[in-house]
Amino acid sequence: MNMSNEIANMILSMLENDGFTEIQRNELAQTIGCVPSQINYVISSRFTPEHGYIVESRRGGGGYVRISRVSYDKGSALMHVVNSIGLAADEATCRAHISNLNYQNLLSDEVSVAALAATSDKCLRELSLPMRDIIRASVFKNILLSTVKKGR
Amino acid sequence: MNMSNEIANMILSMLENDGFTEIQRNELAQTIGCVPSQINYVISSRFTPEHGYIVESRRGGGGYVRISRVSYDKGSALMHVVNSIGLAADEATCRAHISNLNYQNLLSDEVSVAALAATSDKCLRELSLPMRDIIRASVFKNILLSTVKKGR
DNA sequence: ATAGTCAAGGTCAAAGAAAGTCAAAATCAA
DNA sequence: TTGATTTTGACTTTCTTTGACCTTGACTAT
Repeated sequence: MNMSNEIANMILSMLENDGFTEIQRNELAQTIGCVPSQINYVISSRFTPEHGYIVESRRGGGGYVRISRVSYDKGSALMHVVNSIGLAADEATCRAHISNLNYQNLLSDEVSVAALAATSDKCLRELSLPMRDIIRASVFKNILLSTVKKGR
Repeated sequence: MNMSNEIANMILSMLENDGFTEIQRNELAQTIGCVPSQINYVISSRFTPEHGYIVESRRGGGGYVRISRVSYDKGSALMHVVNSIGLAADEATCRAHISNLNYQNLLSDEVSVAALAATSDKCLRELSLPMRDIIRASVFKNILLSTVKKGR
């Protein structure tokens, strides 16, 4: 087994718990016994967006490299919600879905707030009842789908 | 966590109540255990107008540094758009507003994509024409208003 | 009023701490 | 053998920490 694979396995095992890990590049390199830039090599060859990972980093004092796994889970979880909604949804149902998705980090705070506004009764009060819940479901599903469309 | 982040968090927690705080630079530096000028570094790297803050200060005896979270510019620009929309809006109008606000960094990419989805004809096709543009305007305005935070 | 003193906060640049880049060298696999 | 992958390390870029020196404002003694 070559060193790059060992590094990859180590990162994979760090991700096991919650699909998220934060490493210190130089520290990891030293405990593994490789040169720091090899960490970059492993990340850029095995932890790309195409592989379903998001990598963020920061230089300087207190720098870090964060790796998180997402896309499949995010896409399928959101699709599951979309499919479960059906043709109509009331305000409480949407609110419950949104806060749940936000809690699971599948919807950002910003988009969650926007989604809450867009699916509120206040927003749709011009519509009377059968139609109101139909439009609300459509708006909600379209917002959710819009967040899945792009990787990274 | 590096020291600058700790300082930033401390300031953030001071701002929590009403989006406003007044500190004594040297005092804060001493309680945190850093050199006074690091407070300036933190402020100039994390509490800029781009980040939504206004900083005022005064030297000499009884000097101070005031930091306030601001939403006036952003909020008023968004309010201007909200007011200009009126009671109804077609898809093209919403698209133009969204791309303009996004260009001016008043709407994030994520929220812009969500807003485009929520105001699309595809999303509202169940409604026939007078009502479709009325609801679209309401949805759009409510999304914009949801992004305006209150401060100070 | 004026000058002096002290108590703030401001500036800036050097030093330090991470991470990133790139390409040459080494190794591996077909 | 030869093309792809891996390994290395010199060099770069970004962010943080520190400290010497500067400016401003309030108060005081003349």
